[in-house]
Amino acid sequence: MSLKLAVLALLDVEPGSGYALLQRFRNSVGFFWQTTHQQLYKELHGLLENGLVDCLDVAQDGKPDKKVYTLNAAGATELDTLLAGVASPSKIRDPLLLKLFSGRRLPREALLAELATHREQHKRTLATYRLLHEQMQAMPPGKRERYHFPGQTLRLGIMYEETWLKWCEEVAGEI
Amino acid sequence: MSLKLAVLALLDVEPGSGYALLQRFRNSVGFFWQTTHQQLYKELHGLLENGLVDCLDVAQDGKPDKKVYTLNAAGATELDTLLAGVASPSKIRDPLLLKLFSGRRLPREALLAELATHREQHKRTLATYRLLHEQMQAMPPGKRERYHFPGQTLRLGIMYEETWLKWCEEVAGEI
DNA sequence: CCAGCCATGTAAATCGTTACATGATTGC
DNA sequence: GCAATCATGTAACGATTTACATGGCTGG
Repeated sequence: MSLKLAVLALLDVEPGSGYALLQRFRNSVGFFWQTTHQQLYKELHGLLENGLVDCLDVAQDGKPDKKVYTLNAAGATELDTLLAGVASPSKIRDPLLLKLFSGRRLPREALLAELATHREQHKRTLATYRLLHEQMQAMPPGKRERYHFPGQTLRLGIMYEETWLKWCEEVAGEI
Repeated sequence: MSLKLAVLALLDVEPGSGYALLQRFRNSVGFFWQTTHQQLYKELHGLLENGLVDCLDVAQDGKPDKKVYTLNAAGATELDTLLAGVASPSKIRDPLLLKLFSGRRLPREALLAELATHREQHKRTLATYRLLHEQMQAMPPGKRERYHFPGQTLRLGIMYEETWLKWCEEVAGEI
């Protein structure tokens, strides 16, 4: 149900083609809900079948044709219904911890190498989030207001990455 | 592949029936990898078919019969192979953030109520983790050593829950 | 007597990943 | 020429969730 919610939420902001939606996905809701183009196109087909979105074929020259999807009234109602439902708190689901659980079976260098890789990844992601956060801070008040709620999610992202980063460093020092 | 890794890791510690493994699952690897009894039983069938575990029927009186699974040499090799593979860093995947992204469509009280629910959940989980951590600290050094790596995963769990808790409180104050 | 623990499974549905597939245009 | 961007899809497989199913024993 969450992918549906994510797509409706994106269409609520602005109509777009599957391709365009995927770009926007990656730079917004994608930070806390991932998908692929295959899944997204399938979801859009489903939404269209259920009459929650309208679809318009748009011919372009120099580029392939595209299908622009728009949220309609039924879709907006569905979005509100989904938003009204409860979201269960997410739990950690991470293969690295699974490996660490059996860490005594692995050579220390292998573990350290993997921790280093993860540390770098989290560092990069953190840098991305911080950049976005700065850009948001730099917006004029009127525009910044529109990003109030997305901004809260970004803040969690920053705290989340900081936590992982700190942990990677601490564990590397302890094993 | 991760469920397989989790089950092999548990069997590496100690043999057990599907039912017993599920109990242990919930109190160890279940903190960072969730499963259901259906999935676990299916996985055990698969491991047996592939000759990675041995199975012994054990009749009990007053209780249903059970099947005790033991990791064999092939299983241990497979475990090491899986451990040697890379684990990709996990990303956030949380429906609450998805809802918050479209927070402007929801009444403030609904959001606050949901945040409060999540705060309580994270508080409870944190308390559980801290209790386990204390129990580990109280162990005699010889025993505590055996929990060195699982203890590192527990520490992430504590940091993770603290982060969410802090975020829930901050966001509740800002919306 | 009812709830909960012990112990195992089948089946269906949904969701998610990976592989395969096409084809024009733009910039280096 | 080659890679990247734009734009859309099918198919197979694997993972996960939810529902259905059984049945004895124990404690309040």
